[in-house]
Amino acid sequence: MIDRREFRIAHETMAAALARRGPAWLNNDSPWVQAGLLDQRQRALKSELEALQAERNQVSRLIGQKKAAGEDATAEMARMKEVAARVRALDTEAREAEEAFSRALLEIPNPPDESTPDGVDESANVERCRRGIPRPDVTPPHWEIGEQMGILDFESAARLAGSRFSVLRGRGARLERALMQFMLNMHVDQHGYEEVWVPAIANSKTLTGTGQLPKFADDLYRLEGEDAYLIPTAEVPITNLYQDQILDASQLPIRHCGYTPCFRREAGSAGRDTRGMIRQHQFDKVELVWLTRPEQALAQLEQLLQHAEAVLQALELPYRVVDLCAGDIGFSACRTIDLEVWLPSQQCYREISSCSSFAQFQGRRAGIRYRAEDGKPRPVATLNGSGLAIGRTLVALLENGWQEDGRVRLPAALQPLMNSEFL
RNA sequence: GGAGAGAUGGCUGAGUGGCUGAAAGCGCGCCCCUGCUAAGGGCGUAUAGGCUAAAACCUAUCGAGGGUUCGAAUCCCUCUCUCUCCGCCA
Repeated sequence: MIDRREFRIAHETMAAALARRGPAWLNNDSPWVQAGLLDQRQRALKSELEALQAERNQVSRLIGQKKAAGEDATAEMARMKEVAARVRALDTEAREAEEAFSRALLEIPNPPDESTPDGVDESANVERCRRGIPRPDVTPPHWEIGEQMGILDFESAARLAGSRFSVLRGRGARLERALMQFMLNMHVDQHGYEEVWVPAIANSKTLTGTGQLPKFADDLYRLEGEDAYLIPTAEVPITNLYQDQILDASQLPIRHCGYTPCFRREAGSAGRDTRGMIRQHQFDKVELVWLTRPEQALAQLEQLLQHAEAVLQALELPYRVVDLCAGDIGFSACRTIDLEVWLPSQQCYREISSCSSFAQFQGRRAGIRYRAEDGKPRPVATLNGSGLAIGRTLVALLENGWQEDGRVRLPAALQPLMNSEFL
């Protein structure tokens, strides 16, 4: 959520930043323009209401004093009865105006950071660098490799749950588990994160805190009859661990890693990546989350990125680093850097981690604040990134480790956990 | 699922209709005293919004929502959550 005060005071600056996401964000029917109108109305009504309340409070106190002194106060009481009625009516109106304004504010995305490259779609993303050397040949797709080995079973998954689910068997199931273990160990032992284990279900307030609601309800699985959703990413519960808290500045940065399953309806992506386990309704992910001071957020995003890269490096997977442009970053982010892993069957790089700074956008929405040196609470900045998406990592390992003899060679780092040189 | 108890500021915890945004304590900040340490004293210290150059000031907030009243932390209703006991259960 953008800052209300800044919305008024730095209106033009913010509008210019927002426009970099695409001109539609400033249309007449956009939340941006609507919020401007609703703010004026909301403030006018509130001022009127507050003046009336001030009068009521003052006279009510007087009535109390008169009664205590044994004096007659019936005239004041009669007058206040009218005022009370007007207060009630105005209060309803002002409250509705305030709620309308708040709703509009919640639909305005985070203005991109200055450092985010210009551009309206992914074609304008900036490749920063490539690491590792992609194998020169084209391999079979992972689903063929996996089905041949008997470790991937999409037929059973479809019967159990539908399309876009997977069943792992034997060594495949073990690899999924080994990856989870490997990634978490690395972030805890080498990168100093505190591991957390959190619910995979969250309520609407929590999902609003990190920005999935109200705008992206269609992407979420909702539990029938309850205010509860399956989480689309561990970012949601982990960030909200501190919802509505005022942290001490000395606690920052707070850095957590955690594994959760993730659930996405993939409502808008029918027909894309329909085969295999690239795009699933349920997938596993290890997530990295930081809560930090706003002025340090961007520098620390680079550290977080390195922690995610370290996993790819340890797994000997070729990848590239891509700086997303203003039109391609997510709703809540102001800066995003993706890691894309080489998939030799598709001869291209595919996203395997997305590392973002949200500046104070989520901190403000979720009520996560810290007490700054001046003693005033300020929203914390939040960062998060995948470290990594486990299913896609498994895919990359299958394809990059595949050999002509049908076996899949495992990177040295995984061999102890898998108790074998090959899958 | 049934019965009971509870929810107050960063924390503990008073407070059953009128200067209570809230006693007291802890914590924290500044100052004083004490030639170390310990102890002691004074003052300050919630959040959000509005209006301000900044204050002053005004408004709201005692789990959430609604009601009674001139006036609600305090009375009534609904809901949520926590705890205890019972039931069920990995």
